[in-house]
Amino acid sequence: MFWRGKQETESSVVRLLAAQLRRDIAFGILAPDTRLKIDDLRTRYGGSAHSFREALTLLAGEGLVESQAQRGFRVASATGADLEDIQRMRARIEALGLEWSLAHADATWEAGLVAARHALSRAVEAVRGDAAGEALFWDEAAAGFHAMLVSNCRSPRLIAFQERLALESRRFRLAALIEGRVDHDAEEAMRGRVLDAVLARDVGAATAHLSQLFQPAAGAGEDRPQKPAITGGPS
Amino acid sequence: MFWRGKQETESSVVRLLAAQLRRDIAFGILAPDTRLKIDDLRTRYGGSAHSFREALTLLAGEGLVESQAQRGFRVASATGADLEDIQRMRARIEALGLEWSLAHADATWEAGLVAARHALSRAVEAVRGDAAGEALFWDEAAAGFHAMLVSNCRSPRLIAFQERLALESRRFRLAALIEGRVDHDAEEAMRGRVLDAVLARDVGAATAHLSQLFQPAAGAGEDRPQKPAITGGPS
DNA sequence: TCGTTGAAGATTTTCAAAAATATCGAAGGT
DNA sequence: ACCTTCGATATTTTTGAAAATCTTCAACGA
Repeated sequence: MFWRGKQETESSVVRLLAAQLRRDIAFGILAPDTRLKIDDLRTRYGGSAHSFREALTLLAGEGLVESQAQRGFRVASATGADLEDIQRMRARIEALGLEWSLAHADATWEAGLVAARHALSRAVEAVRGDAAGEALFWDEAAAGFHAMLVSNCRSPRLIAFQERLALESRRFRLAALIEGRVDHDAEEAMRGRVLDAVLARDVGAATAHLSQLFQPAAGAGEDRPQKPAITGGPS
Repeated sequence: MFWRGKQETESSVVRLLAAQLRRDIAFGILAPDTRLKIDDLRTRYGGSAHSFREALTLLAGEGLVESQAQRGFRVASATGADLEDIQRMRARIEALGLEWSLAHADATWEAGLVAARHALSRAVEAVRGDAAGEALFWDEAAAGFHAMLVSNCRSPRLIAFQERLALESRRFRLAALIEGRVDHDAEEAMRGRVLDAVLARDVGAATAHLSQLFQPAAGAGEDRPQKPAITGGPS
C-alpha cells in the first residue's frame, strides 16, 4: 500500500489501524455501541481483514471496544455509570501514583511537571478560542500532564492503569469540551493548587486537590442528566 | 478440527489457545522471556498462524506476554521487581475494592464470601498433601476468594484491574507453592482475620489485614533473594 | 578496527475461500 | 392474533499459502 515503508508514524499496520480507530472513537465519529463490521471498516480505512481483527482485539483489551464471541465487535458503550466509574478510579489511581511519585521526587521530575503544566495552560488558552480545532491538542496536553504526575511512581502497572483510564475517559472529555461543559477556569485553578502542593512536598494537599479534579463539576450549580452518554457523532 | 462445535469449553479458537497459553505460562512450562515463535507454537498446540497472533495480542493486553513490533512475542519477564510491583498494587486495589464492597454489603455477598473462604480452606488442606497435583485447584480457589472480596464493589474497572493483577501473580504464586515458600498457616490465619472483620463490618481492620496478605513473608525471618524470578520450568 | 553489504531466517501482511454461526423474515400451527 | 419452526441471507471465524518487510549476522572492503 502507498504508505508502506513509512515507519515514522506507526511501526505496524495493526498499530496504525488501532490508532485510527482509537482517535475516531475518542472523537465520537464511531459512536458508542456502533457495530464494527470488518468489511465496512475495510472500505473506510483500508487494510486487510486479519489486520483489523488484530487491531480490534487490541482495542478490546484497552476497553474501547467490546467483543462478543461469534457476534463481532462493538464500540464500547458510554453510559453515565461508566463515566462515574472512570472518574472514581482515576481519582484513586492518580492520587496513589502522585503519592508514590512524590516519595521519589527529584529535580528532573519537577521540571517535567512544570513543563507539562505550562503546555497544558497554553493548550487551554488555545482551546478557549477554537474548541473543535484545538481539541486534539488540548486533550494530548491534558493527558501529558496527568501522565507526568504519576510518571515518577516507579510502578509500571500503576502507570499502565492510569494510561488505560485516561484513554477511556478521552471520549467523555472531548464530548464535554465540544458541548461546552468544561469549566476551564476551575480546572486550571485546581491544577495550580496541585502543582503548588507538589512543589511544597505536601502529599495530602496534592492528592486531595488532584482528586477534586475528577469530581463532577465541583462548585458549579449544574446537575448532570442521568445518562450523559456521548451523543452520536457525525457520519 | 476435531473439537469443533464444542462451545462448552471455550467459544472460539482464539480464546481456547489463549487459555492454554495462559495455563502453561502460569505453571512455568513456558518460562519467562521465552521467545514465542508462532510456527513452534502451532506444532505444539495446533491452530492456525492467525489464530495464534490474535491469541498472543490478547495475552499481550493482559500483560502475560510482551510484543515487540517486527520482533515477535516473548513471555513476559518475571523479576523480583515485577513481583513487588504486583503485590503492592494488589494490596491497594483489593483493599479499595473491599472497602467499596463493604459499602454495599448484603447477605448474598457475605454468603458467597464465606463459601469462597471455605472452599479455599479445603483447597489449602488438599495442597498440603499434594502440592503439585492440587496446585491448579488451590490456585483457582484462592483466585475465587480474592475475586469475591471485590465482587460487590460495583466498579467494573476495579474488578478488571483486580483480575488482571491476580492473573499476573499466578506464575509467582504457583512457583512459590512448588518450591514450598508458601506459609499456609499464616495465610489462613490472615484470611480468617479478614473474614471476621468483614462480618463485623470493620472496614479498617478488614483492609489492613487484607493488605497484610500481600506483604512478602511478614513475620517470618527469611529474607528474599534479589531476583526471585521464576525458575525455568520443564520442557 | 569500523562500517557496509548481502544472504538467511523470522515476522508481518495480504489475498482468497471455506466452515461455522447468527440474524431475519416467512410459513405454519395453536 | 401470537408463538414456534424453518430456511435464506449476512456476518463472523478460521484456514492455507504466498508476498512483502524487517532483523540478524557473518563476510567483505576501506
